[in-house]
Amino acid sequence: MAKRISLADADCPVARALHVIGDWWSLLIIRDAFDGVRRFSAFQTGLGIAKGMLSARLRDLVERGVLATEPASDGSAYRDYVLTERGRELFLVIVALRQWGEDHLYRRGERHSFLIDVTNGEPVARLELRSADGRALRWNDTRVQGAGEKCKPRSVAPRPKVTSRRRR
Amino acid sequence: MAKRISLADADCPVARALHVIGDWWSLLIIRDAFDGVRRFSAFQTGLGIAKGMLSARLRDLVERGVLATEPASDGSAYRDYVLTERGRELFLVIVALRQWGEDHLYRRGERHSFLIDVTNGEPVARLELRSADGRALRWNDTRVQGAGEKCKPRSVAPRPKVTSRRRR
DNA sequence: CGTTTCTGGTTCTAAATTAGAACTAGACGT
DNA sequence: ACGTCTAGTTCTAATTTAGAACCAGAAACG
Repeated sequence: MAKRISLADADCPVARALHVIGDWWSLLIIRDAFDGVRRFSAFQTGLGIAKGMLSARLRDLVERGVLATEPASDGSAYRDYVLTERGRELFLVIVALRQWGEDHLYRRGERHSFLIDVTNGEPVARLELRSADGRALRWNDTRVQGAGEKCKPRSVAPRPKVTSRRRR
Repeated sequence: MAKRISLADADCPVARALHVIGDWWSLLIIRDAFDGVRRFSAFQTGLGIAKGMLSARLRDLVERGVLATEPASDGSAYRDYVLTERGRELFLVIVALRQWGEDHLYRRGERHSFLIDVTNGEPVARLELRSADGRALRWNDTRVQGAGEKCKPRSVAPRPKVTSRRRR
C-alpha cells in the first residue's frame, strides 16, 4: 500500500516524461552525463549517491532508452554509460531547469555556473516559448488541447460546487 | 540513515531547482496549477494523490515560494492555491518536459494532448536553444562554465585512472 | 435555526524506498 | 603472482509513501 503510483500510462506527456525521469536522481545523472561523465564511479563520486541507488537508476535509464552502455572509450574492459539520442533530447529540460534555478534560487551576489556557447564563450540566449509564427508567448497565451482524463484544460477546471458567493 | 540527501546548497542551478521541484509530485501539481486548478480537492481528484501527500507537497511549495494561498475566487471562505511569479516561470520547464514526452513517449498513432496558442488555436513552436546572436545550438555546442564542486565541466570529467589502453 | 453534507485537512498503519556499510568478482597495474 | 581498483550486489535501519480513518469548520438544506 505504499508503492509509488505509476505515471506510465497517463494521457499527459508531462506525466509520462516524469514517469521516466521524474525521480530524485535521474535528472542529476543525466545532467552529469551531459557534462561528460561516463563511468559508474564518476557518477558515484560526482553525485554522492549510494552505489545501490546509482545502480538501480542507471539500470532504469538504460531500460527506458535514455542511456546506453558501450565499451569504455579508454580501451579498458569496463563499460561507459552514454546518452542515447532520446537522452540527448532532454537537454532542453536541463536548460529550462537551469535557467529557473539561476533566476530564482540564488541570493544577490551569489555566484553560480552558467551555460556558454563554445564557439565564442558567451552565455547562451534565454530559452523562450514562441508561437508557430514567431511571437513570444507567455503561459496564459496558451492552452492544453485534446486532453484526456489526466490533463484537464483550464476552461473546465473543476471547482467544488459552491452555489452562492456570499463572503461572511 | 535513509533520509533523502538534500540538494539545497549545491553549486549547480539544476540541482537547486530539483531540490525545490524535483520530487515525484511537485511538477504534476504545478502542471495542474497552470491548467487552472486552484482548490485542494481539485488537485486531489485530478492527480489521484493521497491527501496527506498533497497536503505536504502544497505546504512545501508554498514555503518555497512557488505557490501561494489566497481567498477563494468563488467568494467562499476556503482558500485557493495559485502560482506565484516564481512558480509561473516554471512554465518552460513544463513545456520542455511536454515536448520531450510528446516526441519520445508515444507510439506511432497514439494521440496526446498538445499546447496551443490561444490567439489562433495553432500548436506552439518547438522550444529551442539559441546563442546570444541567434544561432540554434545543440547540446555539444555548449559547456558549463564557472562550475563549483558539484558541477563538473566536460573538459575535466573525472575518469578512473587507467594508464594503458590495451583491450583484451 | 438545527441538521446534514462537503471541504480541507491531520493522524495512523503497513509497505516500499532510501542511504550507507559490508562484501565480492573480475579487471588492472606492476 | 599479487595487491588494488572498479563496478557492482546484498543487507540493515531509517524514512517516505499510499491509503484508510478520523475530525473541525463551512456550506447547503429544510
